[in-house]
Amino acid sequence: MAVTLKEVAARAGVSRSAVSRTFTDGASVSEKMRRKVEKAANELGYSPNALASSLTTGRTKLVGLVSDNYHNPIFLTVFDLFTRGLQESDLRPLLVNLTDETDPEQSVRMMRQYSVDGVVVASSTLSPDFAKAFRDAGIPVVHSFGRPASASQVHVVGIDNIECGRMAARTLTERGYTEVGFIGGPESATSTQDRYTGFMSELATHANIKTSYSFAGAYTFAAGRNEMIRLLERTPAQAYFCADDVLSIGAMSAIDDNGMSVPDDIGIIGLNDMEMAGWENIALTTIHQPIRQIVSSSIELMAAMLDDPERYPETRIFPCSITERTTLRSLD
Amino acid sequence: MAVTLKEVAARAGVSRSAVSRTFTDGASVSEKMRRKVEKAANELGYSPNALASSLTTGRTKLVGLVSDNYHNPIFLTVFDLFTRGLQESDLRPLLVNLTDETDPEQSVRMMRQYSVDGVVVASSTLSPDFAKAFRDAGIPVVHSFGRPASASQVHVVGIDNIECGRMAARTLTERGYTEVGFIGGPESATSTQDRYTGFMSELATHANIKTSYSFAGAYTFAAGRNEMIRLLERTPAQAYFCADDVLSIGAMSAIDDNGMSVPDDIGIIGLNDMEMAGWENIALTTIHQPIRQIVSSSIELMAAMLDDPERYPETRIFPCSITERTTLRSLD
DNA sequence: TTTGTTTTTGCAAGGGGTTGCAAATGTCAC
DNA sequence: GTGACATTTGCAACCCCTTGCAAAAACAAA
Repeated sequence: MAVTLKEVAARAGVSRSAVSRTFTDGASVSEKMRRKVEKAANELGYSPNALASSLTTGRTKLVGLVSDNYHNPIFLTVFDLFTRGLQESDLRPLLVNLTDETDPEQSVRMMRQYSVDGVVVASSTLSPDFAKAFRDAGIPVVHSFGRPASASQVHVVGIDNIECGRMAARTLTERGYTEVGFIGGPESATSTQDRYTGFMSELATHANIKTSYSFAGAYTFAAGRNEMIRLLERTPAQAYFCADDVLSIGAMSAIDDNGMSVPDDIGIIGLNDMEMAGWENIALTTIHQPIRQIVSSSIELMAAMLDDPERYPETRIFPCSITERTTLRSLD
Repeated sequence: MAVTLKEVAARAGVSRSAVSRTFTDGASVSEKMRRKVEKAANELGYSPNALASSLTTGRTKLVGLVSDNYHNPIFLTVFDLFTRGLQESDLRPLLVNLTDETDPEQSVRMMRQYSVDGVVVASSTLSPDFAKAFRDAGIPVVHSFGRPASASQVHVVGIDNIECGRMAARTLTERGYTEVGFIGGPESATSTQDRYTGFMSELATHANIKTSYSFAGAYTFAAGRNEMIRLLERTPAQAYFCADDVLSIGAMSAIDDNGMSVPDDIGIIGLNDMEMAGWENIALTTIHQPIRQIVSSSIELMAAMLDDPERYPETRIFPCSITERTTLRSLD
């Protein structure tokens, strides 16, 4: 079916090694030879079989891209950036969907069967142990959007969620809100836990602030909306920090349906700054998560690890910042 | 590094073939042998190298998933369904991002280098020739969301965009709109072309309907919004069929900002019925595209082609239906 | 037990490439 | 032209696994 190196060699009247070398950069081939081989290869439409060569070189240039989040629109951006970035580094993403699978075992096995060079785990909800399972299997791994931990045995790149929580708290208190609430995603997600911790710890340093919190259970529109509907049944707070943009949007829709207005009756601040947050009909004030940087840094780290698999684990944190739009009362 | 078949064979004290066979289903191995091998394999943590075996079997179980749409949220759903469905069929998606690449050449080469068993092109904007390039390279291909064409040489699964256009037109006329407009995406996208054709041809059969049309240039919020802003500068129509939901949402935001209301001043009907269309703060009346069916049918077709690569090309069309929400005036 | 059948097993030759090593070729100075 | 050295080239072994074939083992029937 496909043209093989052997056929090219035969046609060019040279050895197989010669052909192999012209397609391996850094190998020793004379100009004359290279031309001869390339001519034959073109005539035959040959392109080397990456999988076969991986057998001897031990490198497939395949990178597992595993995620459990196929609902939050922000992840479309994440996939876009990852696939493009990896392609540019001459790596190919093998996509793994963890939606109905939380046990690392099977993923690890699959990744090994396909001899991926490395794995990037893109998730803010997966436990650090998940990433560690790959490392323990000897597969280079970077956990993007993971929880930074000083003792981490794997590379982590993401944001400081605790600091984000604090930032949200400061933003709300600066604007004079005195009754504020936190709406988290899944209680088991490290991102929600940390945002909560930061938010509360900052508020604890301010006098006379009444706080409340609850967990919507998932980072989805419906979860945010339902949680807000529930909150509106009693006396709601003056402003809420929703641990995710899509949660915020759900919450706002509930407020709206209740005949109340954002930010006049209730203020909302989100987190992520996904594309949609900037849509004029949403105009969400939110904490910007530097996704581009996180992704490109993850790829950079992955590439570095492929060169040196023993590379010492590193945690890279990118600062977040407030993107001010219209869902919070203004400063004065 | 990784445990190989040879080591397992040595440990179990059997031939390499024996080990190979216990991991190949349908191969002849006695119970006793199987147990012996499995024991050794477990102790060593062996799992077969799928890539190496592909060399002899000629099957990698790798499927290229190529798309050029990483902005429309509907595609997150598409990726979700594809990755899960492929995984269930024991196939692995190799993701290709075509965002900055429209020439099939390179993709074809890459897919061949990785000896994918097949390729699914998921795009409603790519030309049919793109898919054909894979077929011409001898790679089984199915074009999902592609334009159905009776003379197609590749498998296509999708919807009848012309009929969707007609359906939109009928829906609008039924409600008594007499001045209606079409807002398309990229003029080069077959989906936009067909929806336009159907829309106009249906309207041509109704007397006294004033029609207009324009193209927003892309299937994005911003494009829809800008186009509507432009339209609002003159006298807008009473209702618009936007060729895509996200376009509709953009258009609605512009209408809103203009102090007008949907559906009271202007009616909107979209196409896709993406998750967001059902969000209560959007509640878009739209033509439902049966994505689940399209995806699972695509996978089914792909699986069938892997068994019989010569399978005669087939076009599968799924019917669409109106999902009535709140952006059109009611029937009476 | 013997013979005829059916299963199970191992051998060895691939599948498409890479690479260390030694032989062949080329280059340059004298 | 010769010798010393640097480049290129081809050979052959190997990467990890599969599979046709024939030998070995197991089973059945007589």
